[in-house]
Amino acid sequence: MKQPLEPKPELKTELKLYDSELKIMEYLWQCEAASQQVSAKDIAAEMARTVGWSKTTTYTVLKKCVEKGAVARQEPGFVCTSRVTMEQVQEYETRELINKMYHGSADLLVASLIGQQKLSDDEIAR
Amino acid sequence: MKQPLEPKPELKTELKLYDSELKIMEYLWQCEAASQQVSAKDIAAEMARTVGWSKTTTYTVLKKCVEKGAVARQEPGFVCTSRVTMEQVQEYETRELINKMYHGSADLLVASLIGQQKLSDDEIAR
DNA sequence: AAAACTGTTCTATCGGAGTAGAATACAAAA
DNA sequence: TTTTGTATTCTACTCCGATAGAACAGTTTT
Repeated sequence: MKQPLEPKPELKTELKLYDSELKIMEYLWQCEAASQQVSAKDIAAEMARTVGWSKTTTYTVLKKCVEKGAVARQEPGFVCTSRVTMEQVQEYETRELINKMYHGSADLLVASLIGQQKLSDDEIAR
Repeated sequence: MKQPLEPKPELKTELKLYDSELKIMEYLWQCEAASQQVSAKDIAAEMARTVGWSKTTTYTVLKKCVEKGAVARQEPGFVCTSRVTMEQVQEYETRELINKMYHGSADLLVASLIGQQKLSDDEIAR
């Protein structure tokens, strides 16, 4: 059965976030972790402070995030809520790296990390 | 301004390779692993076959690789030799991912991989 | 030597990410 | 209700990676 009316855009698992979008998401996740509500205005202020963006830049990028389904916009006040978790994006990016640089093998990535001695003894121990 | 003359470009450890450049490097590494000598012409032929590039595209990208110091050009015949190893590039890209997505902590990356069950039991065992 | 072919370089187009100024809508103050 | 100020959108510009056509050079063939 097909639904006549369009529900909220379902969030894609394959969600490519650009660097600029990621900056916004990072702040958003951070606020959510602290249970703080965030509006577009707040984000614009933060981005102006931390990365020197003009407020219109923030709004432009934020709009893309909403269109992509990475952020939900709630009225009134343009309150923002993330629709993807940091973990999801981390996993996506990691998968991309593995595909691009390690022929799809996570094992090879880990082998490289070990070779690089990038892991703490603690982590290796596990 | 820069020095009047620049000796052979020293190879940078922080070497950003674009996707197009990576395609060439990948083939180059593959040939080198099989101890095969490769010329620009060979690469152009391979890129035409596998990714449909026009030969001029290959030459343009290859030129960038040489300028960046990722590839050494030997005459006669425009014979190509890699000046960065696949491992170096893998490590660079991995470091970038860790910085961008895991706040610089390789441990967090591994934790994510484990959470994702992307590792074979074999690999986890080590 | 001229013609024909192929390897190589020069120059240019296109699309997309990043960025922001101008314009507009909307709320608050007068 | 007009004015003023701020939140939001519209439109546009710039830079750069990706791609390749046209021009050029070097060799081989006639």
